[in-house]
Amino acid sequence: MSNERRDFYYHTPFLEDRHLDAKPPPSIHGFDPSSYMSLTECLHGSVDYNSLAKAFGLSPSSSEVFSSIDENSSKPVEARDLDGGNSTDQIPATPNSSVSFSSSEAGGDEDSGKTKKEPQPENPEDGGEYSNKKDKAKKKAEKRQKEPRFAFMTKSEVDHLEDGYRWRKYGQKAVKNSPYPRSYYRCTTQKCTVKKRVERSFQDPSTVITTYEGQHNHPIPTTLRGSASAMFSHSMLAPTPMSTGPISFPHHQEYSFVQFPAAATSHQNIGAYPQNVNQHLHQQYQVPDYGLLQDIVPSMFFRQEP
DNA sequence: CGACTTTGACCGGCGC
DNA sequence: GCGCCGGTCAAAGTCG
Repeated sequence: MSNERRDFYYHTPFLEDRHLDAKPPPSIHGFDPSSYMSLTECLHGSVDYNSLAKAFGLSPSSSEVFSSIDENSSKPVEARDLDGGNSTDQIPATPNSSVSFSSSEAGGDEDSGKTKKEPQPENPEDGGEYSNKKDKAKKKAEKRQKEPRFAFMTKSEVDHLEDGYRWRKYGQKAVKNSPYPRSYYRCTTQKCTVKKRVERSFQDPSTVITTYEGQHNHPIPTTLRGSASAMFSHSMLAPTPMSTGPISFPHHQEYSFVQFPAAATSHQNIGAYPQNVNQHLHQQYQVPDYGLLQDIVPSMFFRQEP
């Protein structure tokens, strides 16, 4: 039980032929502003995942949420665990009309291959073996630590989407049953242990699966001057020359963005949830014009004309 | 020269 | 025990 793991998988449905004035997808219709919260909160564990699902108009136990996952990625996060093993393979997939969440709180099987070969020949007289064991135990304990995980799918030509944070790639692996590799990134900020994995669905090569793990313990760094929200406002309000902001997007997509509540982007509330999770979510959703929501989200709906 | 990417090797977990 | 696999390390390479 300590390894309880809950993965939310955001499978953002794809716009393809949707338009701003088109009716939102059914799940969006179910969007309940009262359950609106930032993904930051989610990653901080202050929001239960059912609520998160609800916020996206999904029944928390809805198989729809996950059905598309297996359909669209070779091996997405273990979304099936969300509903206590609710089977996912029996549900007809509707990959274009569902939002799939995936988020995990337990690193149990994560970080499997670690405890690297540390040559560390130093201090052999300082209880080398002992400290080694100690080290292992320590790392084992660390391994058990819950790491919030958040994954989503994005339709994009670029694998590594800008999210305001700075990442260093530390690995790349071929994905089994997929021609596309999986890339591993780590937040470059010191003492920040947030990682992210990026892979492309081989079943839908236009889909990028991004998995965030951990929580940022720092503001959005450097290059992004000013507050994150300000940055987003600017870059989103003036999307046209792609170079105007630190965030660049592929040109071929339609976008509609929502700026999450200020709390979500204030420096007092910094989570792993990357700023552009919003973007991802909404660059594929046409978010309806909810009056209530607008109260919460003053500036929303940005669209880049093709 | 520092920051970042690439890439082969390594390690631990897991299934057989 | 063995092999496969996912994840990570770290040296070498690249870039600005």
